[in-house]
Amino acid sequence: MRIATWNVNSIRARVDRVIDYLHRGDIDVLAMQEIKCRDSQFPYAAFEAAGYEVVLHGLNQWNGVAIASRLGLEDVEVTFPSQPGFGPVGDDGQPPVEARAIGATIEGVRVWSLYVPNGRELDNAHYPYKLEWLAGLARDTQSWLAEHPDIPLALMGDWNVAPFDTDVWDMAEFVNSTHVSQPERDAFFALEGIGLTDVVRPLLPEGYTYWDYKQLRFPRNEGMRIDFIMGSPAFADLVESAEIVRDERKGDGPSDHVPVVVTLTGEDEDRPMFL
DNA sequence: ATGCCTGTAACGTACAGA
Repeated sequence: MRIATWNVNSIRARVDRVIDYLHRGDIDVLAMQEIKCRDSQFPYAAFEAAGYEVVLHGLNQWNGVAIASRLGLEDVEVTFPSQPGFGPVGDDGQPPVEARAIGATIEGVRVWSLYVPNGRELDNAHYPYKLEWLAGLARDTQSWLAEHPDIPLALMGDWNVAPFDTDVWDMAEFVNSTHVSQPERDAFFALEGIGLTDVVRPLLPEGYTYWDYKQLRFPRNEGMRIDFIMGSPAFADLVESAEIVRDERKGDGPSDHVPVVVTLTGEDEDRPMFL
């Protein structure tokens, strides 16, 4: 099974490129972020024609997450229980919960597509929101793992955190900026504290996953590594290889992020999955 | 060339992104 995560930066603007990549990349499951549309606006037909079923959570032009699969989708869950909201309180007296998390099970593998809040600036209200969001995710994931220790779990998406200094092209550009602050890194590493690991980094120590559209960032290779696949021990055991598809940043109309892919051991192996 | 930002809502310009 080949599973990928990709911040597509609008699925309506990118559907042809995404479908084309699903074929070329032989992708079975794709977790998308920033689809930037509501359910009624999603290009379901193109995915269906390509053989993929899609589940999504999209409320408006902001954020939005989806999972496409050609191996079925079960137990779909929108938002995680502790996911905090953001913004002016609504009729229920609570800030609205944004479209940033969707989970589903594919052939016994539990997958989440996550779009972690950006944080904006260190003194912006979006920054503590980001930290609370990650803390809630860690809390809920710890509870889930305690109940389902044998089900392979992958939390995949745009984490909007550069865990190491080498994950940005120049730390001098990030003085007093989000994405590299210690509280953000601590919140990210808390996922490792509950047993998850970045299943791509050991296989691919080098490589960015995002380059800003501005200032020739891609031609200069001034990027960031912020898209990760965090796997439980049972998931990590299945990972055979990984790819960061840098070529998807080239050509006409690319997303500013590229796909991150892992190949899991399949039925052709001499041992059955999940043993 | 991988090239000086892009997408959405709404039709001029604001907001968001990292």
